[in-house]
Amino acid sequence: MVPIDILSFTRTRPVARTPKEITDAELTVLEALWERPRATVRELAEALYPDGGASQTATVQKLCERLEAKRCVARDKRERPATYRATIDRAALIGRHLRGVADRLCAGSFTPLLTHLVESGEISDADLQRLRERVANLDEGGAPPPREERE
Amino acid sequence: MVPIDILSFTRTRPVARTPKEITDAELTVLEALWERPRATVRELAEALYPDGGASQTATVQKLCERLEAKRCVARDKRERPATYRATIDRAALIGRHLRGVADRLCAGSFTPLLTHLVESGEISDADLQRLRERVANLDEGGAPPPREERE
DNA sequence: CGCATTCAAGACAGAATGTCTATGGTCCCG
DNA sequence: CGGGACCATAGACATTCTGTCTTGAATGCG
Repeated sequence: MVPIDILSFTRTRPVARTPKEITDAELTVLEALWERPRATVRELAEALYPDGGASQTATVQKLCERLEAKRCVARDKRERPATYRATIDRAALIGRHLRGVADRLCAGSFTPLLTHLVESGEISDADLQRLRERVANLDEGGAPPPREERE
Repeated sequence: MVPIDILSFTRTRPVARTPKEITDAELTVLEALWERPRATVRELAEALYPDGGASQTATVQKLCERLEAKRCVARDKRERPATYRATIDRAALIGRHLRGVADRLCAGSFTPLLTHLVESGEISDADLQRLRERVANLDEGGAPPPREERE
């Protein structure tokens, strides 16, 4: 609640609520959008709630609104009915989450995440092989590719 | 994802609330615990709320309880006052979050995360070098190191 | 115009979060 | 032994978040 002491104005509390990532229901909608270039709310609702009615459609509408606020989808109002399309793909969403973890736990650095993954023992030999090639390529390239979107 | 079932069970909603990771306030407490082998609630409260009083202490107490429920800390009741110690270190917590992201977005696979990190352009040359060595070692070893805790 | 569809706004219940109060237990010291 | 200091447990509380739904206005069409 952050009570504010008028005189001493301390503000030393752990209080910190971070913005909030994408929620489960939102992700479901987003995934449906990833499967098509664009879609109307109705189409999405029919896909997600096979035998849903008007209220389910409204639910999807609301989720789309919230996704738009989070810049995960864009709406084309010129179409009738309006269509939505994803503005972030799975890889970028992964990146967003990864950044969240890094910011929260590693002072923003990706390196500890990388270390953990490599040592997790959950990367297959084939993937390790690919990784090795990729790392090798990056090495000679020198300048890494530019960063993607990011908000 | 959840909805879409052929036999039209009632359960068709995106509804899916995942358990919930550690929260911000909890993380603050946990980080304070990481800085010492163990600590009493009072010590933690004094560290986190430099000029807090009894209610702040109670807040920390509650956060410790919730952390204990999430198996992030353990309490030694024999000590008077009881002491808490972290049962998960930063690396393990990172792992837990990483697993969460993988489960949510990559059907549980770590590989896409790894790919993203390597291609993010945010890994320093030095770290890349280390990575390359580590990858090389893992390769010849064959059997990966044992997995860490994981509940 | 009448109607169906679409959209916007908000209501709502239940859970999560950070915080606090109240109450009762323990222990020490005079 | 009694009082007080400290500690612990329970629960209350205000907010916010989440998934859902209702309502009523806007829009387009035959």
